Amino acid sequence: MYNNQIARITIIEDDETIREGYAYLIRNTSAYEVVSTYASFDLGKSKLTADRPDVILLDIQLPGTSGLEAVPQILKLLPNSSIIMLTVYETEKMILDALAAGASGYFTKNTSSAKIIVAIGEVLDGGGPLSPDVAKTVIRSLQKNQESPLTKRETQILRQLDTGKDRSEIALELFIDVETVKTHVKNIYLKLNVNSRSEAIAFARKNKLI
Amino acid sequence: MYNNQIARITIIEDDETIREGYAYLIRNTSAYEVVSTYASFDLGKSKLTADRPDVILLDIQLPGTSGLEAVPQILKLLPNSSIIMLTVYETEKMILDALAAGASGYFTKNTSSAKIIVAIGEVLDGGGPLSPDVAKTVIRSLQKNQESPLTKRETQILRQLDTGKDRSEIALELFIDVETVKTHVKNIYLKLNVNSRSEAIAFARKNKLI
DNA sequence: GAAAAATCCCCCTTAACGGGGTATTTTTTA
DNA sequence: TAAAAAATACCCCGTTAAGGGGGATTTTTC
Repeated sequence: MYNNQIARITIIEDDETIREGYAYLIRNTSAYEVVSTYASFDLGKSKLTADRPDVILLDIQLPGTSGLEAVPQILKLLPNSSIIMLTVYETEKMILDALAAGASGYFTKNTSSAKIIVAIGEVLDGGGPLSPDVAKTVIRSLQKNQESPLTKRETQILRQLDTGKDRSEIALELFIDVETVKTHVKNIYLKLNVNSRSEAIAFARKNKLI
Repeated sequence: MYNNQIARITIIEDDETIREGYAYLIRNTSAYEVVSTYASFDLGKSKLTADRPDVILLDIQLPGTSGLEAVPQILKLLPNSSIIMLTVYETEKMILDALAAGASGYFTKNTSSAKIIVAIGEVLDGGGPLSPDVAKTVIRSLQKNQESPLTKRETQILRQLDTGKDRSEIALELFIDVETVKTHVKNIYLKLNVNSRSEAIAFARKNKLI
């Protein structure tokens, strides 16, 4: 794993007990070493480049710059490092935002120590560890509504509307007449109880019809 | 876990060796029992309701109805069951499609037996297990491009364009003048080298600017 | 203090949008 | 196999948003 080198870990977490807990845990693992711990991103910022961590355990709710805001900044400083978010929050938005920002993994703090150690190994191996509950949230965010009121064709057309295409573009794409597209769109509006593209798209996304 | 009941597992996999391998593996785990195994969805379809599996291990590449097409059908028959996809394919599209269709977990076939057993436990506990490589793919699909050519405001406006809103709606949303929106949109088009909303949206999605 | 970003204004033409109504052919399903 | 649902296509209409052109000012940021 990872070139036989001992992997360098940095921990950024404001709660001292938790921070030292993780540090202790990792120090007891021969494959990893803790190169630094910080109580906030702002405190560690200028030293991170010198620390050269391979993996950063990052808390989301930090004083000053939040963990979420820190992610892109860290990646700019250390493009080859991986970030694992560790937090008590597990709202869908928080999780998706963290991953969108560039975090490699996401664990809730109730995750057992052993799993954190495994997770560090997984990111070093190029994987993207997610705790089962987090993964569940991510998966749910991807899942489509099974009970759409729309027909297959209508769903297809709605998807095209969602890409910003106009009627004629959709017609070309689906090998049908522009008028047919128009009829479908009208029926979509009727079924979704809306009367514009933007409303239809907003409704469709909210209800995961597309 | 799961009410102290022995969890009922069904395996749908066309390769007999693999199928029996999993069956053997699970039969050796006291918490689970294999209630049925099928070489294809079409063969098992009519019996699934009687089998009442809690978890279905489902291969993607099946003869006849594919595993992907089978997911929504299975969920219709057994709304309380969970599906774990097991496959050699790990393309982003395949994974996202399977999860979108309603699968609870996704593992590549190189996953160790022990992890499959753990994964079954996780779905029974309401989690969504993903193997690290699959999770990585999912995470990557969520990640945004860190080097967008657009400014913050432009990105914000592009996101609004993506929802199908028109200029005046965006203006209202962002508390700025319609004309300002127009200017931003013009600059976005210039930077992305496009000249319509649909092109801008398509480009932005492809390059994960939004 | 210079550069970049964000704000706002006017003119113009084209064509896309959405609402109205009607009708035929496939496909599905009961 | 008959009825229902889905997919296809056409016409008329008025409104208005889109995109291209050009110019200008004020904030932010570095």
